[in-house]
Amino acid sequence: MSQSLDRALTLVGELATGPKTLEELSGVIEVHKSTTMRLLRTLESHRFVQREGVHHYRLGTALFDLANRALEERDVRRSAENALRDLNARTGYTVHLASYEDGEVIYIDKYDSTHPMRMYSRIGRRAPLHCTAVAKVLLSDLPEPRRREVARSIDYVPLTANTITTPDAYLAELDRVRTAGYAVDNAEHEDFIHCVAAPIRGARGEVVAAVSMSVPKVLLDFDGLLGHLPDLLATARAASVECGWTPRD
Amino acid sequence: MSQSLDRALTLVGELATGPKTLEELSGVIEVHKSTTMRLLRTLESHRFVQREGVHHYRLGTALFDLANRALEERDVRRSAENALRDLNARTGYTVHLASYEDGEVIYIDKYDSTHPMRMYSRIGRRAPLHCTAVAKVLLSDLPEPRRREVARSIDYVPLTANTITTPDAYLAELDRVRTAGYAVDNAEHEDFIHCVAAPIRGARGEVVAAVSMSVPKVLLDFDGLLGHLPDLLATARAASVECGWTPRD
DNA sequence: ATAGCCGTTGCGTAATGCGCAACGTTAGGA
DNA sequence: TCCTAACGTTGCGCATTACGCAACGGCTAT
Repeated sequence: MSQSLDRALTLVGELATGPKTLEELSGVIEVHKSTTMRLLRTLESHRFVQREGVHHYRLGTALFDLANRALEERDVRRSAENALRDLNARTGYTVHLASYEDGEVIYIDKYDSTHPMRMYSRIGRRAPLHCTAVAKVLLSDLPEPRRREVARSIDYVPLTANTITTPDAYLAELDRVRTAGYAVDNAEHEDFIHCVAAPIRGARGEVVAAVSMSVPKVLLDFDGLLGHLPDLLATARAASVECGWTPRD
Repeated sequence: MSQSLDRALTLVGELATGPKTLEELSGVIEVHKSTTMRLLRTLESHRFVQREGVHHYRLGTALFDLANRALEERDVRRSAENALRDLNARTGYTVHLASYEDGEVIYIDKYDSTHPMRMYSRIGRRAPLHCTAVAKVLLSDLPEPRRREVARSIDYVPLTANTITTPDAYLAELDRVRTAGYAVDNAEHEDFIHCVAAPIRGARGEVVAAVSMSVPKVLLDFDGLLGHLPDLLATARAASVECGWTPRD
């Protein structure tokens, strides 16, 4: 492992929380400010960070560039785009696209609610595994042993009264999701929001991504949310077709 | 400058063009593969890159996360600052930055004319909707029904001989602005001043602010003002890039 | 005018990251 | 089934590289 690189990447991560001064950053990686400056200079030359005023550094524009190019590489996103936008336009609710990579569930696309009340989320963010509908959908497709393994390794932080808090309950939930063909998050992540999610499948029937709809409870009760299931499933189906999946009757 | 960091960032840039193997990457930075591997390992531990299969590396999910967080951090004012200051320095004319918030057009930044004759304005001031170039730019991006609504609600106080005084004329003007990509105020607000304005766009192409240049007629006739259009558009473009907008084609 | 706070620079040192070469591991063909 | 080749991986010893130090410089505020 490269020490200076490690430090530099830590700096970048730190700058994601907002602009910082040279000395603040030195404190974070615990080195002399001259060392920090050398790292920042190199980062700056690659446009990973840029100066803001005289005393502050912030993230640079190379990141937008890289992130966009990386996102285009993942073609689920492009393939699902139309179906997701339509769903968002029809219902007006927040629509998310997530995928499972390297043991993590990541939001790779998002269509904001047109209602005044929005939920906070962000592309690139990691979704907690035990209390989101998208994670349930994505994990339910893993082979049995791997599922057990993951279920055991989760830190079941209880976020609401409904949060699942044991591996056994979680595994049972995954089984339910697998057979039902969709997952819910009944206010398990945040008290005032519930979600439904469905799998998007690829050419070999494997789950390549999950699409979810998130709705504030004040706008729609749980039954109302489930009422949108046919629409969600149709959306997931359309997106799956775009990903090379062929429906078998 | 840090050598290893420099190499690592070069690797990241290279990976933006698509997944690569260890040896391909070694070729790019011209070092031994063991060296490349150490760098990749560190990048991987920060989720900047991830493995794809056994033989390939690609960009990791941290980049999405960082890029989106960076975008949230950025406010238009800071992002546009450099481009606007440059424009002001080059031309010597008054440059304004305005945004549309809560049904009002507000000046959020200003670079004063270096010429002895200045126009009066102030950051935080509301711009009249029917007779300023910035308002035309900002309103032209609203969805059709909303535009009609706003156009109807305006009080068309005639301030000069050129002031637009009817909703229909105003809506037609917005259409012109929308297709032209810039707006003018040909002495519609004050008899002795005319302006040009252009949109600053965000990551999704939406108009997040407007930049304008205001010039006393005694210093420059209308054709002379339009002669500055390329410069203004380039400024708006540069500011847009800082706001996360990516030029297409 | 002065003090204090940051960022900046040059330098000598040793820790760090480098290349090398030997070792695994996987895949494909005889 | 075994052999070979191609690629990733590991340990090691050397010197390049990045580190901390301390002095300098610019800015601001009092």
